[in-house]
Amino acid sequence: MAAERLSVVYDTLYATWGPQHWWPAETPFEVMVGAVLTQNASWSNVEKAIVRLGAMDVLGASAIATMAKSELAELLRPVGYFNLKAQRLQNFCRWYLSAGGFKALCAVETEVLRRQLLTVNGVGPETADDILLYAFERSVFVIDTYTRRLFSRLGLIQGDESYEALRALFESALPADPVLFGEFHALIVRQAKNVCMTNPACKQCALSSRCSTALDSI
DNA sequence: ACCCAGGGTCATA
DNA sequence: TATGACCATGGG
Repeated sequence: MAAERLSVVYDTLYATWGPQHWWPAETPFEVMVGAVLTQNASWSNVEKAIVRLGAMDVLGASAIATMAKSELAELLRPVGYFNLKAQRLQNFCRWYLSAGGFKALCAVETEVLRRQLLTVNGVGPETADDILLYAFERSVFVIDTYTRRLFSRLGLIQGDESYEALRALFESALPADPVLFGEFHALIVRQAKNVCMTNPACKQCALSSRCSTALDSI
């Protein structure tokens, strides 16, 4: 994919939607919690769960790691998959604490940190990259279903490439800048919320109302 | 009463 | 390595 085309997509999305101020969280640790909880779930439900954790004063790695899994699951109920995510969140928090916490992890080189994140059961490539990009401000490009859908609809990718192949593709076509990558991913999500989800072949929907003219020329 | 949501793991072939 | 089942609440 030509770097120039990618920049045009970015410029168009940015001109349409403006800065998105992602990730919606108060602290890096909240970014990590949200990244695990948002797996195949709507963000509005994730927010509810995070509010519940805060209200019970357990929005911290040690509290989450040591509390009863059943108790955590109850607080996570709004996100769906709450039993599964209680286990995954505890897996993550135990790894996070054993690794020495945020400051220690900030000193770890990006690819090493990525491999370490992926050893946690429940942290896959997208969750790891959300954490790397938005909590640790590393320049990794997040690939999600929206990214695949938008760029395949635009004819810039096939859509069924491996996660790593797409990540390499985007990262090599753009300057390594965590601010740019973070804004780009947020804009892709913002654009996705405006289009038809039910018909993958619908080009008109893919381009959406406000973006259609500009993106259509790509 | 559907459909989908800012995925990931595990069992099976 | 490539599919499919499974996890589960809430909003459109």
